[in-house]
Amino acid sequence: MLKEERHQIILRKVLLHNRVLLGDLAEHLNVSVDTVRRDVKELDRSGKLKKVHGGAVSLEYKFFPYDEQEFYLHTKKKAIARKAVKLIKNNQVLLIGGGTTSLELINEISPKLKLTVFTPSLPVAWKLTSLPNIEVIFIGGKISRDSQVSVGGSALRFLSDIKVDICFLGTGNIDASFGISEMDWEIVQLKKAMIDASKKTVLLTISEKLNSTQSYKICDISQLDTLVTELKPDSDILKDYKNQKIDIL
Amino acid sequence: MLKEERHQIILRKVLLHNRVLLGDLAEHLNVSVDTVRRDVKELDRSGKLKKVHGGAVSLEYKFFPYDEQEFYLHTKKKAIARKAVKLIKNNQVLLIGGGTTSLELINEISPKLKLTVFTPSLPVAWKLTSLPNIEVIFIGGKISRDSQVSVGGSALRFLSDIKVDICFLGTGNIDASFGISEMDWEIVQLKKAMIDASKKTVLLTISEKLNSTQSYKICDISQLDTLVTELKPDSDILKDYKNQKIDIL
DNA sequence: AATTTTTCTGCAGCTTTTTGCAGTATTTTA
DNA sequence: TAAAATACTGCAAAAAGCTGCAGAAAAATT
Repeated sequence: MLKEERHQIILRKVLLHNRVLLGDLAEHLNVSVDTVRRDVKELDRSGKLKKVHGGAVSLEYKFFPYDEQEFYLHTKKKAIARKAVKLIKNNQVLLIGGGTTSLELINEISPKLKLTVFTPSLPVAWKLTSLPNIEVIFIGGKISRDSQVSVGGSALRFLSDIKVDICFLGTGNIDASFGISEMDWEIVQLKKAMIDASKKTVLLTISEKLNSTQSYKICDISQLDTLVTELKPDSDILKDYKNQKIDIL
Repeated sequence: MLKEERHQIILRKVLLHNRVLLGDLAEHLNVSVDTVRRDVKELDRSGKLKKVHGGAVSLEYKFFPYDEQEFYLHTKKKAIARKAVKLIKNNQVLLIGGGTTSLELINEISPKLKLTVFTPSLPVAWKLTSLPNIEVIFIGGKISRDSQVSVGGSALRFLSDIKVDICFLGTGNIDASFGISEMDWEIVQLKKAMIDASKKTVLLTISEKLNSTQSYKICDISQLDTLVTELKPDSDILKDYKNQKIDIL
């Protein structure tokens, strides 16, 4: 295998999956980790990707078009994802919603974990296919253009037939007394169904969305099991939620 | 063997496979590795290819997000897409399969067209969401990792409930007598169901796949309505298909 | 047709690049 | 802070590249 060839394959993988591990590459290319390390180093020097400890990441961190401010919020979402991923155990069945925070969560999932994941989100499903040990099941339906998520009766019916271990819900608006809410009616229906379809529900939300409400209510705080934000669990901002029977990470 | 002759052969091989090894070339051309090395050096100097340690790579060897290696087929696929898109009329309901040719088809769809499109393919669905007047309905199910397409019972059941105007099937293998076939059993089941779910079926295929067969049969030529290749309809290569009751574009 | 000139080809010896490994240092994670 | 994972360094073997040369092949000339 030519070095040039390896470089192309590495670049493609990085662009496609945003993140690659040297070990995985070495296995896939049938060369030693050292060789891959050297390859990645070269590609880094020529500015084609960014080398990080243990692997490499894409420079343009977005295959799917997301809004500008995503960049700004990126570190917060990463922090949330780091905490949330620890809730996932081997061989579990998950349900993952849409949103950039969910995508970040997938970035944090170890390639070694064996999981079954249901999702109605196109970007999430896409990203999951890069992980080798995950069975991805897409919940079909009418695709909502702005959120890239399946909505509508078909998706709801599908959800009514499953019961997964954990559901991770991406950012909505949350208020200590009103509960969680959204502005899109269809998405609200979907999230309701997702919560019903899981034994445990984990809400991933950046602190900006705390103490805010939207037109349509999804559920009460009491129906959630865990709340993950980028803040420390003992932060003042979270005090209204601590009295309620919900785990805060 | 003349030097000029070798150069042509080398160039063709590079274009076809994107990369070549000097050793392979030497063996194939029955000359020493040194000679081939000198040939490649010349071709490199005149800018026809890129010489690398151990061989040479095509200049257009670039990243293409969905397909593994066949970037050079891009123009052919575009030609197919141009012809196929003319079959689509306003307000129709379509079913589009996976594959790069299908993606190319979507590129050709006018933003003005108002359509409803069913698809089991993640990349296709994603690309469709960028078109403003198209309602996208994703056929959910277990996502097959290599093809990024929903397969399995859930997808088949979904398909059994619909009847669309036209189904566009991406490249499979096609043979005038054996019909169309695939190597992945799950994909075969899916394509069968897709054909059953549509009033008309259009097969998009590059000429390379003509007169080739795979393990599992999908259907006879007679079950298809239209065959679109990059060739002219009166091409000799298509003569075996002309007797059959199928439109050739 | 014979001869001279030029180009091409394969070979041998030598240089450079690539690659995997072992040992050591550094970073990450719990 | 200790254990585990990852990174770096130098080294040696293998592979590939380069150079000069002599004979072969092709082209040009007489």
